[in-house]
Amino acid sequence: MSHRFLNQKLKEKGLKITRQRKDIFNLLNSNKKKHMSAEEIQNEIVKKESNLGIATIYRTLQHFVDSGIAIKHDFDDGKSRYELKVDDSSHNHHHLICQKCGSIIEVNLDLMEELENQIEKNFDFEIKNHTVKVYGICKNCKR
Amino acid sequence: MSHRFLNQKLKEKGLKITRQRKDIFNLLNSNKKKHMSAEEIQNEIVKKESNLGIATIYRTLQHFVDSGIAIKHDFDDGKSRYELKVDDSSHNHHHLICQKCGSIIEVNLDLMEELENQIEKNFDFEIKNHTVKVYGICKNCKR
DNA sequence: GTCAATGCAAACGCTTTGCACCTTG
DNA sequence: CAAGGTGCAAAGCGTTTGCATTGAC
Repeated sequence: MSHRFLNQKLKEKGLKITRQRKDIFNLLNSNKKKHMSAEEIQNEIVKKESNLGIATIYRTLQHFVDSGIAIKHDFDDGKSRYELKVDDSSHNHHHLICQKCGSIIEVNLDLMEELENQIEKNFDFEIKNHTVKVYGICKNCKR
Repeated sequence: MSHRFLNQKLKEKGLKITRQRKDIFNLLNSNKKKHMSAEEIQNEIVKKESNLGIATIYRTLQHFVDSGIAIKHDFDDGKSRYELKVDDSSHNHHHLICQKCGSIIEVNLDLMEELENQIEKNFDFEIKNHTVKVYGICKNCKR
């Protein structure tokens, strides 16, 4: 995903393109599988690039979520985690959360069509998005 | 669900049966569809029963979750919400979250078997539980 | 040059913890 | 009566906000 994408999305919303926003975007872009917290983002950027206030990070991430650039996740560890949205479909991947080691495994199956159809039909509910979290014990921890 | 159930679950974990724990259980039991926050629980019990410290509520709810009596939910409004677990199956109901009015609609469909089978097979992951949140616009708000 | 964005520190809100006192079994 | 539970207040911690300064367009 190029920074052309970022520029376009920001312009659509009338937002300015700043060094800080590019840094955050680039970091998320090179850590696609990591679900980074605001604090982790700050640590990485301060280490590798330059200073970056935590308030700016929260404000930027909120903009990214509003603009459909990023997704905010809650994995029950007390802090929000963010990742870039890979495409514009409403079908996000799912996450397996290991209750022993805490690792997050991505699942690219969807298999939610039947459930979504039933929901739209039975509840007259217009689905925009969904999140699926599956808790259990991962391969490694089972041994 | 009777308080016999509560007593049994508490004893299994070596926990004492106190007025506060009974009050919280009874309140959740008579508000099965409400997903109450700690603060709401406190308000209701202080109004109807007697004094109850917020720290006791958090400690009790944690015990309830650990004992399989209750489920902790996060509906992205900044506070955790709790409801009694209806049975011992790992198949909880799903929740529809209206992005306009914030209302929570319960869905008693499951339809996750196919996805769970694929996950257990492809990822060698032992599933204990899952949560599904579907975001969108509810019937009323669509008008 | 104008208006939004940033950084800092303070404020916020939910949740947890320390500790003296109280209650259950 | 011993061990765990409670209530209060303080502390914790992630997140948000106010405000003066800086930077994008």
